[in-house]
Amino acid sequence: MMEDRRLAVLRAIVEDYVSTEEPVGSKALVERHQLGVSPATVRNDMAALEDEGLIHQPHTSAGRVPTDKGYRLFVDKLTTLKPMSAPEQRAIANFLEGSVDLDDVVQRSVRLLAQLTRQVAVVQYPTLSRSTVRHVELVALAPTRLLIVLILSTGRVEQRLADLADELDDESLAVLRSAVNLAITGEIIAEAVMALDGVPEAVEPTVRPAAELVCATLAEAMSDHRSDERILVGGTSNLARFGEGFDTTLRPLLEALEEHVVLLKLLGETGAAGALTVRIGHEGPYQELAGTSVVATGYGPEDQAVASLGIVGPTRMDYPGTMTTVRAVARYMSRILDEA
Amino acid sequence: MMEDRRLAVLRAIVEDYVSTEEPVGSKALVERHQLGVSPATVRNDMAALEDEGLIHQPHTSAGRVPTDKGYRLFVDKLTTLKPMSAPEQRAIANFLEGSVDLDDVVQRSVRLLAQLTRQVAVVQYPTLSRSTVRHVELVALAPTRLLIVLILSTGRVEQRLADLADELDDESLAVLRSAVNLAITGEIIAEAVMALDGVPEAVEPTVRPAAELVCATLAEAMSDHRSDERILVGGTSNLARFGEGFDTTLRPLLEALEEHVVLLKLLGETGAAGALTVRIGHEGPYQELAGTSVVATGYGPEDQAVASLGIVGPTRMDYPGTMTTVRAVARYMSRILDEA
DNA sequence: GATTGGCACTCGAAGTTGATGAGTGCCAGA
DNA sequence: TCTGGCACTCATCAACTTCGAGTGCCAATC
Repeated sequence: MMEDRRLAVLRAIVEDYVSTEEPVGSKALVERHQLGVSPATVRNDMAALEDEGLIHQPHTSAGRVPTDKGYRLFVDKLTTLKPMSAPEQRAIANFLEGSVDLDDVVQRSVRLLAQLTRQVAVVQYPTLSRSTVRHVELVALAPTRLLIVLILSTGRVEQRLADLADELDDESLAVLRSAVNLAITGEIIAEAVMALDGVPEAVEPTVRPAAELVCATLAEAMSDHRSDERILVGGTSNLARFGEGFDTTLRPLLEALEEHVVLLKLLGETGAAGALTVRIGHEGPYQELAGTSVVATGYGPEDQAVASLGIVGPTRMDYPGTMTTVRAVARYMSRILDEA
Repeated sequence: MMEDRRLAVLRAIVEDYVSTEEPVGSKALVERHQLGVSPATVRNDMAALEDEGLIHQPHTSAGRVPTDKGYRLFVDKLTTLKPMSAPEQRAIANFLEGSVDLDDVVQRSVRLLAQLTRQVAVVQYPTLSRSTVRHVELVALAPTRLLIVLILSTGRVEQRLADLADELDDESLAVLRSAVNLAITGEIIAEAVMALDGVPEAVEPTVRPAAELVCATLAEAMSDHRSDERILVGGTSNLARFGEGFDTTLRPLLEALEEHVVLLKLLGETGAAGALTVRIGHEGPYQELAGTSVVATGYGPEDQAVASLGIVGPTRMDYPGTMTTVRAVARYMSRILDEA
């Protein structure tokens, strides 16, 4: 009973602080919410909440502000995700529907996410490692120069150049092409890499050197982690709403946003598709990101979570709304990838 | 004679203001530069410069600050571009040398440009319209589903899906493939689009519907202006050095950086490769970019300027240094593209 | 035992004042 | 044409004050 009210007070503090951006005092609280008790009572509750480390006062005679721990409790216990309204859902669907290729889907998603949440949006390209090989194409650009094109199920295309030691006639090229495709088309990346090993031995000795080069190049392309690191960031201008605290907050954040590696780590903590991950304030190893939270989730065809997307924003953010939006966009993206 | 000294004063004001970020007064000026005259004389010169609208004082009893017009004069008349030092040149060469594909080149260039100039760097991907077709590949993903891959001389790869009305056997596919490649391989985009018109008529009637679809898709991909709009932005964290003036300066700038269209317009004003374009302050139509300057130039294989790159920074910037760097990076990028 | 009203207290925010000094414009003399 | 001198302006900064929101605690009340 009394405990319930305390949580109600915490919730009220979080909500008020998020919307007003100012420390909230006991008086303002009872005025804005129907708590049915007097300011003095609320003060007692606040004192208790402060003892538990859930809220904090910046200085002696100011209102209270939620701590990271307070937000955590709020997110874990006090947040219910309402489904989005039908018009909103339709807006998302419409916006993503028109996409033509993978780049386009990712670009649109970032914009959408940034606009809806008014935060910085981050979308990771579908990871290589969990997709399958759709096709490999070999093109002779010159007698000893080969263009290798690797097409993946996610719509991603990787290309590599290879310089052969000897000339390769068209027929041998066709043989090699079909050998490679036979071996790995349809395979998941991890298995395709292994399947490539057998290819050189399966072709005639004359083609073998070329086959070895092609397979090595392909294997390298498939295990190349750089390609796993592709990420798109958008809505940076929403950072302007961060208020002041420029050098202390914004600069490291901008740097982190450019350091895609850090972003990937953040997104990487995501679990299965459908599960929302929320990192609040200094939770996690990145002290330069204190003061910011990350809301992320996985997405992918058939909910396989081949990649992640999410937003980065100030700790003081509208968690329920943001979480709902992130989840919704991830779902629609997964659906789009399903169709492709 | 007197005119010469005035220009020397202007140059000194620009240089001092750029390095100190503070309005510069007559006394400080004679101390830091060997002008050989007294502060009083400098004051007279300053008054004259102010009458000409080249400098400006924020408030009575403060030092002077160059106006946009002042910077313009400085850049046009008082700037000499020194070649870069050998170690710097080598650093650039080394950094760009290791690139493997087009994406990589562009990414490295942005980083390099941002680091060297400590400004926000912008690099446009090589434009479709001035590159040539290297190869077209057709892949049957399913009996009626065709993946069309368009490979351009700049290393760019465009892909499209096409759903056929009827099944297409392998042989017809091969015929179509070679017909298309015969028609447009090696052609410049603009001509390739036209050359495609004749292809459907050149093949057997049975293949014609498929040919029409493929050609239409290719033509669309080649004239798709969205692909011309690809741009990479980097070094946003350098914005932190903008000092204050947050909401008035930074927000619109961040927005502009996301509005790639605006950036493209800015870069688009670039002339031939090798010619540096400098837009200062409110020059040009973008009033939201008052307070910022753009230094850009074209680049491309054989100095054909297939695209542009440059930096965006505060009006108060080190123009000579920045211009030198931008030009150097553009040259090295052109060279890399030449080799590929 | 929980709740409430009252009251003294704290302390940041905002405004006021005055000293400081960098910088100016102008003028008379070299 | 340049220079030194002088009176004047005005932003900046520090010290000081006022103001008020908000607190903690306590005795009274339900």
